[in-house]
Amino acid sequence: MNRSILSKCRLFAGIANESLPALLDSLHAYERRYDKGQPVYRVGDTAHALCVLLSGSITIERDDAWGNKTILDHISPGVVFAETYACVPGTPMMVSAVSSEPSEVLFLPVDRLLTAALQPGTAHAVLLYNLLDVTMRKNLTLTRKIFHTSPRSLRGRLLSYLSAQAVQHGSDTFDIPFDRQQLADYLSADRSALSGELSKMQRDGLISFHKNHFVLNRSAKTDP
Amino acid sequence: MNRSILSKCRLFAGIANESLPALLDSLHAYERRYDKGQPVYRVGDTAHALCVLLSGSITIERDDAWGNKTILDHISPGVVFAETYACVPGTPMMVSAVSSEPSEVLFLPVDRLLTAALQPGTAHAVLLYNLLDVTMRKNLTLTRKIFHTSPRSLRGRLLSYLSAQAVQHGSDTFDIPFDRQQLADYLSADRSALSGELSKMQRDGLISFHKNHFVLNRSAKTDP
DNA sequence: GACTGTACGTTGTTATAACAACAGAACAGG
DNA sequence: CCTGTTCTGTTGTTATAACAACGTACAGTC
Repeated sequence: MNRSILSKCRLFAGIANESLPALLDSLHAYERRYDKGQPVYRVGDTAHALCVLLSGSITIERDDAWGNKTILDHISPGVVFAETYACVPGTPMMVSAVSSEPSEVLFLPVDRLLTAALQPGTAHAVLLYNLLDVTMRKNLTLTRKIFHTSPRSLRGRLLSYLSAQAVQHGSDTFDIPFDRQQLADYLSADRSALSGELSKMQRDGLISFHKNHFVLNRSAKTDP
Repeated sequence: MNRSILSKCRLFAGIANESLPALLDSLHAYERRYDKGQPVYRVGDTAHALCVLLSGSITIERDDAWGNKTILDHISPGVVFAETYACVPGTPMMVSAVSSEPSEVLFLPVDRLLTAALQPGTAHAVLLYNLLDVTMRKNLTLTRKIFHTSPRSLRGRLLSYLSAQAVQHGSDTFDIPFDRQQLADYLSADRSALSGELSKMQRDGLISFHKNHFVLNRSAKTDP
């Protein structure tokens, strides 16, 4: 499989490419492939390994008893996920990780990682340090998601989300990683209502879009 | 000041009480007092130290330009906060930490902590390990907060929050740490609407409450 | 080219939350 | 005791999102 993405992964920052295979070996890392729609983890599972997405795309989500889905996060290649549950042992997962296209996932069992980590100068120690970094950044991602869902109006949520996307892409023109249904789930909204609000915002001149491609008009007044 | 709470703080788990003062000293830890309503950190600040609440009570919150407040978390004594911003240097804070009653806060500058941490067998190393633990649990707290705000109905949000409180207290009778306005801010809702919905739930026999004291009736049917 | 499934937008109706304004209770300070 | 303040619940109105149902566009398959 293609592990080239790992050199760009924060988790392995500061670790020489040459020493990676041996490190992964010592941690008993392994890989798996997933088809579209197949879950990597399910609600209620206990995770024994943290995961790095090698290729494809994954959503972190939860379905409640009434068929409502909430998407918490979107995982793209090189991003770590399930680290919280793997490192707080015994905590049943509150979310599922579902492949939204064919994906390859690298599993890093945490038992060896955590026991071996506190030896200085070793790659394991660097790894623990990086894990802390990744976890804190994940924390920021969750905080951002909270902000996107906290405005009471649908338009407010969309503006919050789209503005953040623009910042992230460094441009007012960008593609989003969600389709309409996923975006609605991410923002805790109804798909058709969201679709309608997007159209209204386009009529109001705030944005223009086609499918996943969006353009923001910062000049326009944001309050309806 | 009263540092006795520190022995029960996860951040200092595994560190002998006797060695605490020397450790705090080596980290250049310091303390401050805050009055009710006074901010410990403000949106936009860059944090240089992570914080442990010694006494009092703090809310993690954000106010938007239209006067809406969102509460992300409630900090009680012994709990660590601002760790994400302190450890991801240069990240401006997206939230404020505001004292909701007179409080005492212990500051731990992170520069020494992070550089000194990777020496094995030292208290610093244990501290880093504990910090990872705390951060991941914070992560779970944020995830829980997302779940409490993701139901589309106000009743759904309240049931989600109150159920979690019952689990946390291990009883269907408990006090919550928020007043009405704070609870509304936590759940991204309007105070009076929330007040009304609580009354309706009481009429429906789902719950009974007085001020901050709540009793859940699990026998009752939850769908209105 | 017809058939199927999926994704997206539109419309009209209904349910629900936001909003605004007010009233009573509890409490603190003078 | 009185007064101002804070917290809470109530009511009525309005705005808004959910919901359901439908039409279209597009891609893949046979």
